[in-house]
Amino acid sequence: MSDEKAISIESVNSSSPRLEAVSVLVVDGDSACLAILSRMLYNLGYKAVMTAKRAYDALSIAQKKEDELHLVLTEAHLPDMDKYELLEKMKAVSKVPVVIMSDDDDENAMLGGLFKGAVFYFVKPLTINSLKNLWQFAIIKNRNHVVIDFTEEESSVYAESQQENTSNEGLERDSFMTRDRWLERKNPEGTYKDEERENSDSTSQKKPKLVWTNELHKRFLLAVRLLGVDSAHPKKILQHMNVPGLRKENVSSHLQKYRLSLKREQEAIMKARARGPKKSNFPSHQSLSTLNFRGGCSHTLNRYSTSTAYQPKRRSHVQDLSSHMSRPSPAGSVCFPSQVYSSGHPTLGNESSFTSMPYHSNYKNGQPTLNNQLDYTNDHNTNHIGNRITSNKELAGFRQVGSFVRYSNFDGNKTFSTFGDHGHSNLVDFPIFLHNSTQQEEQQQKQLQPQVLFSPPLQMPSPPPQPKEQQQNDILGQERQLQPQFLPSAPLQMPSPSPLPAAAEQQGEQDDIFGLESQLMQSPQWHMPSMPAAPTAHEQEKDDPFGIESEETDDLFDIAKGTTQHFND
DNA sequence: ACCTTAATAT
DNA sequence: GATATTAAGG
Repeated sequence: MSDEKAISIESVNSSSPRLEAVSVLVVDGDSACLAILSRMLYNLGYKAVMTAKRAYDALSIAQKKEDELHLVLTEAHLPDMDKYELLEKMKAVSKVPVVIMSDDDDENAMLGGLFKGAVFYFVKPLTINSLKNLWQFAIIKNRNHVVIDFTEEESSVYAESQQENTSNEGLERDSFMTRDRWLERKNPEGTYKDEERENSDSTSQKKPKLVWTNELHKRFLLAVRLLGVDSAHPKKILQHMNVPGLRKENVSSHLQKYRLSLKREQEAIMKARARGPKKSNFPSHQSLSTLNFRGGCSHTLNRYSTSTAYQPKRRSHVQDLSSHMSRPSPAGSVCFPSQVYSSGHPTLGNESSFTSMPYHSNYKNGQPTLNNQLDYTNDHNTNHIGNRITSNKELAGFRQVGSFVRYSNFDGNKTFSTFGDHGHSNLVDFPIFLHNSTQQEEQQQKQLQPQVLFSPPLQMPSPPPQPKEQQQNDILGQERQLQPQFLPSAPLQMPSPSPLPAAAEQQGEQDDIFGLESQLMQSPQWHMPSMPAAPTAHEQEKDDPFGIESEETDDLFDIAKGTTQHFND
């Protein structure tokens, strides 16, 4: 009965990947790479995978096929042109989003690419999983049949409280705007099951269940932080998050959960503390903040305690490690939010600068489940150095970058402008693991094994419109220089089934969004965000794949995971 | 009009 | 289990 409905929405993913509607142009001076990449893409189902070995060719193709090309995936080092030049020229010629891939994980390089308009920056090697998610960057304005269309054209729906967004000088059009309630107002009941059709007409959509990925959650948190206690309310948060398709209800729901967890956290911490204050590697600031907060949720929103403050019961040694690991990338160590705050909130003063969010989604009987995080970190760092890491890293990278998103339209007050300078700490490090870690695996993958993987469709979201990079860019205008602009990588996640155990072996996906966060944004001092991500998931439950050995499942970081549906056969 | 909570549905 | 939705009360 009612199941049908639920399923229907989700069924989209399983039944209609429509990746075939995404045409990609792969550019790489190396024939072998080109061949491998295009083959991977092809195997994944992308349509019309074109290739070019030189930037000029790429530009030429892009220009000629502006309407058919949805995405350009290019090596950063092409023989005839550097990536910046390519980005610029490409921009002049087409709106097609450009994703850069490079061996260079140098932050400057990455940021530079993003600043120049790339929508994403992959540090090689790329894996199938990363490619699988490529479509998210595609803009497809399909006409005839199709599909993905993230761009959301017309619905530029009003800007609720927007104000400026319009002027943008350089880029193309921008159309973000929260059109949240636009959808929400839509039919309350009509939802039968018709979503099977992916025809683009927007009407008739049922609100798909949104998966709060880390990225989304990060945005959420950032918004909350920026807003400050007083205004961390759904509507505002929503505006600040600026995620197309995200509705206020979503935020409210998440906020509710978030607060709840904060509360619990606090309680847990307090208890722990009461018993025996043992650890505080840190200065006390966090502790204090922690205290401030007790049960009351609402007012404390912005001063989260540091996760560090409370230790996960799980492995203690981890801590130690963590302190070691702090080898953030150059720019990396900075503390992130503080600056931001200063900009305008009296309330928040810098005092509580960082704030990390202690929230974990999993609690076991009252115990916070922080565990993974630390380990994680740890592990990954290691990996950073060169180690084993299982898989999923690509996604992680993906996610991270994405998360970086620049928040563009804000209503003005607080800004993120500052963000660009120091703020990018997060950003910066991400790709690292992306890169070292999996090499082996990737290599293997590259060898390709088309057969196995991907027969099943990937996750395609039907409805969630993807914001284009452009839209936001402009807003920044001047600031733009500071910040990388790039689009929110994945707005809403739609569930993705694909059961390929092979590829995703261990995904421990889960969403600990909250937990993760703490790790990522955690203390200003060391933040080593590297974490792998879980590949798309499937309905399978993942309970701790490794259990024993590496308990670190990646729960924290999944990017896309299957959500709901279990299409029960 | 919008928020928060709690309860309940999916 | 995570999210959505609803209802009730501010």
